[in-house]
Amino acid sequence: MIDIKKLRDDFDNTAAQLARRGVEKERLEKARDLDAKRRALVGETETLKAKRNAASKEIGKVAAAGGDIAAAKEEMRKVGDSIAEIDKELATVDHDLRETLLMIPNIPAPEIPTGMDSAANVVVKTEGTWTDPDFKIPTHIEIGEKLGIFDFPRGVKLTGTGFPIILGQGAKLQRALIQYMLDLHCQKQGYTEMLPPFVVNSDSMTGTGQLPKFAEDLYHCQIDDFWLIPTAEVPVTNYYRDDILSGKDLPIKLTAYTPCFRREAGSAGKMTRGMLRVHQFDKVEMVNFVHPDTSFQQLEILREEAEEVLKTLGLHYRVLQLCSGDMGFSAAKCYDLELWAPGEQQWLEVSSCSCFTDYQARRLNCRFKDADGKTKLVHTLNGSGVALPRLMVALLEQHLNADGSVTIPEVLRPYMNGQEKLLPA
RNA sequence: GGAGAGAUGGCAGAGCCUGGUUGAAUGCACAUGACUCGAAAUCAUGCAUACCCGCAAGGGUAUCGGGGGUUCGAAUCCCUCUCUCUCCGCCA
Repeated sequence: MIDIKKLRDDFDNTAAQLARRGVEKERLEKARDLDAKRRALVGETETLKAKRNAASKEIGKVAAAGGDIAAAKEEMRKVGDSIAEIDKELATVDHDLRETLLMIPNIPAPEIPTGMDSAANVVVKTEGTWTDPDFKIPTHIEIGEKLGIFDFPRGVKLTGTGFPIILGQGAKLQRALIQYMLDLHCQKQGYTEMLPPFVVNSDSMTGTGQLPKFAEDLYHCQIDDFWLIPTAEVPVTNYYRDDILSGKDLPIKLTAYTPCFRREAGSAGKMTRGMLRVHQFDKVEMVNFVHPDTSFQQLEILREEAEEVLKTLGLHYRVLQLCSGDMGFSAAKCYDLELWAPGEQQWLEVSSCSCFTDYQARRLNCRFKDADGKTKLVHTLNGSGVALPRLMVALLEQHLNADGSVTIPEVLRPYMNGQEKLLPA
């Protein structure tokens, strides 16, 4: 949620920045006007309440002294009725204002390129080079078939489409990747590992913004009103919901491995084959709670931390800076990391590193005590570090050998009992 | 799942029966000052959050788990929901 004061005190400038994301001015004006109306009503009702409080005190005294209080009571009853009326209107305005504010995305950082879709994204850098080998690289589906590590049909039997089964040395490789990434983040990058619940309540989903807008994309357990997490961001970020952190503890860096569950209703299309887009997948996530002064600096660090994973696995990747219109709703600035998949002949997004400034923290009500003793909103960041299925795809395709085997990156071998290659079955 | 008890400020813990001067005793913790070479101890003072008005000083409103009700007035009475604890049942 953006700061209403930005609309109150700096409307034109804020509107101009948000226009870059396609936010119509009318919506902002609506929020601004509702805010003005709200404050007017608050003034009215509070004045009346002050009057009633004073009178009630007086009535108490008069009654104790045995005086006549009938007239005063009657008058205050009328005041009470007025208060009730105003409060009712106020509740409506409050609700409308909140709804309107929740529909307004974060203000993009000034350096973000302007654009409405991915066409305006900017390639910041490309790491490594790629030269096709002298044999044809099939898709990960075929590679996986030869290695005997994927079973899509039986995934359909067990659950449905989009729930692949990973087997044998492939399952082991995935486990190795998870462990390697967690160890990298915790041992070299200062993260604390967390193993959170994979199922959360509605408050948590609302705290990170999945609800109410994206309920359709989530799996819901109706009996308990619990939700399956679409990303570890949800439990990890909500860990500090409604909390006041100590300023000297910042930055707080948490990382978690979790499965992620995404219904993504109506997402059928080009990415649906194989592992590229699935309803359940594994991911290692990084979440930072930082001092507002350092958030954009921390974003660069976070991006490097995610890159480190790809780099040490010897993978060819590129970094995109997302344009104003292609960023997630809550982000002020965002980088995507994309791996080259030579079999698919496309770049695959495996990580998204975002700085949310205070946008998410406001909704989350996550604050900290600054050095001056004041309570302020923290800034939050998160980044995938990284998502597993597409990482597997790129790894299989980039490290494929002519004989159908796949070379296991050296950093993973300690987690694979020294195994150097995935071998065809 | 069944039965019972409970939810009060950073923590502990009064108040609730008998509604008003209780934003809430007391203790601890914390901050500042005094004493001290320094510390401990002791003493003094301060110490919730959010919102609204105001340049400020300051004023106002709300908050005693959430929501609703009764009343001129609710931490206190009524209804309801949630959660926690204890015992029983089930269980990896």
